[in-house]
Amino acid sequence: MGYGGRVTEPTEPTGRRERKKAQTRQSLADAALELFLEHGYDQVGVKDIADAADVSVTTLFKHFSGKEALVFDQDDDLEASLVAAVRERPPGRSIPQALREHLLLKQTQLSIHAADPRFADFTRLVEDTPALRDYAHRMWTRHEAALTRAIAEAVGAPEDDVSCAALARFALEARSLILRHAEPRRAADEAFALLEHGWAASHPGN
Amino acid sequence: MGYGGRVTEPTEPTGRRERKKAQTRQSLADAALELFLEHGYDQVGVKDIADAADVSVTTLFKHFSGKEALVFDQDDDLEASLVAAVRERPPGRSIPQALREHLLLKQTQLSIHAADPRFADFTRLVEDTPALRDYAHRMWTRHEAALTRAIAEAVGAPEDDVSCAALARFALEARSLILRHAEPRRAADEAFALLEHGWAASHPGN
DNA sequence: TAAAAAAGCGCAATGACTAAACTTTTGCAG
DNA sequence: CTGCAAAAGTTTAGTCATTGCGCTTTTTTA
Repeated sequence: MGYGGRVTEPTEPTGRRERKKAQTRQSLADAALELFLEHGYDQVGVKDIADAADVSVTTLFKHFSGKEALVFDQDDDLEASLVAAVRERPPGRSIPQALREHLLLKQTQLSIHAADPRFADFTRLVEDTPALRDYAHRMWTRHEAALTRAIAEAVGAPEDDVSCAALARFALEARSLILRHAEPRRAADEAFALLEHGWAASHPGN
Repeated sequence: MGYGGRVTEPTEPTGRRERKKAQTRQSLADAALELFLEHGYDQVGVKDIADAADVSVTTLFKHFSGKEALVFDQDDDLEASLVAAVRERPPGRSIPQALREHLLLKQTQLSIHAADPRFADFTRLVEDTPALRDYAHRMWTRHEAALTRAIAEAVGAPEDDVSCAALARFALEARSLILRHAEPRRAADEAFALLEHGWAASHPGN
């Protein structure tokens, strides 16, 4: 997220203070993205961004934890939705299937804006910049432990069961595999077919 | 690998010049490891290491690409051995099986020195330091593309086949999953069982 | 309306890393 | 052996992200 198009409407800030704060934050994110797209991530200094947003560098770091974070709106309930996808999956749907659906859904949410020409540029920026690619990847894999627990709970396995951990890890890794492919849906089907069959062998009925 | 104990004997340098160069490199690596183990990675600056090895900071960076690299001897033929594990697997052994063996072998090579008390410290240092953990992880996953090609070639699939890419990615990711487990062999069996069955479903006989 | 709380600011510092220009070693051709 | 070029090392000065500190300005709230 962070290419300008909103997917989820946040609750509007209440006071003037919070409004201004959000505005400053937005100015920074906007300035950053514009500069990154025009000159490339590495050619733009944090000073340039602060100047463009007309704030000090110190202020920039009060709003964002680092240079890479300027590009991504933080998705706080990503973990919750991931866990929910497993826990509240419809009866008869396997866990890998549920995870595949969830990934594609997130993917589709983004693809809504596929028409927006800036979306392609944004994606390319992230995928072509190691620092940003790694950061995005970490945002996902950060939730591996939570997903592992959710899966283990769902099948009644011990919390540290290796096959549950493996499924969680692999499913999360599948994201970037899918992302770089021209036909995401087909890529997701193939990657998750592997997990689907492997999982079914040891956990029939889940 | 960098904790002092040698696993593979490199070809000895020929001239005095190369010997001295290698010596400087070794002094740096030794100093770094010792300081890191004693004070922690983040509490030690590159300046401290350079001083301890009695060279300048610039020299340090002529020998190592970055602070993290000081801890790892570069394993250049890691990629070749990975590809070979797939290509030259004994008949009747599936690709996931071959990869599991190869991972365990590498693991075992290291565990030879399990008696060395410094080995445990070394491992803990790497696993407890985000920068080092990520670096080690990247050293593995760097070879994903090569492994994908090797697998695709082995089964006669197109070079960019998604299921081959998925197997490659997952197998490489399995390493860190296994590494953090108390019983590596069992963890490897469980993680690769998933891949084994999933792979067999779409590529019978490989 | 008087603080308390929060947003910003400038400045100085740290720590990893690089570029440039210079000195010392080392290897080797004559 | 001599002398010269390449390689290793040094110093110095710089960039860039990121943090801490102390100060000013706003906004909130008691």
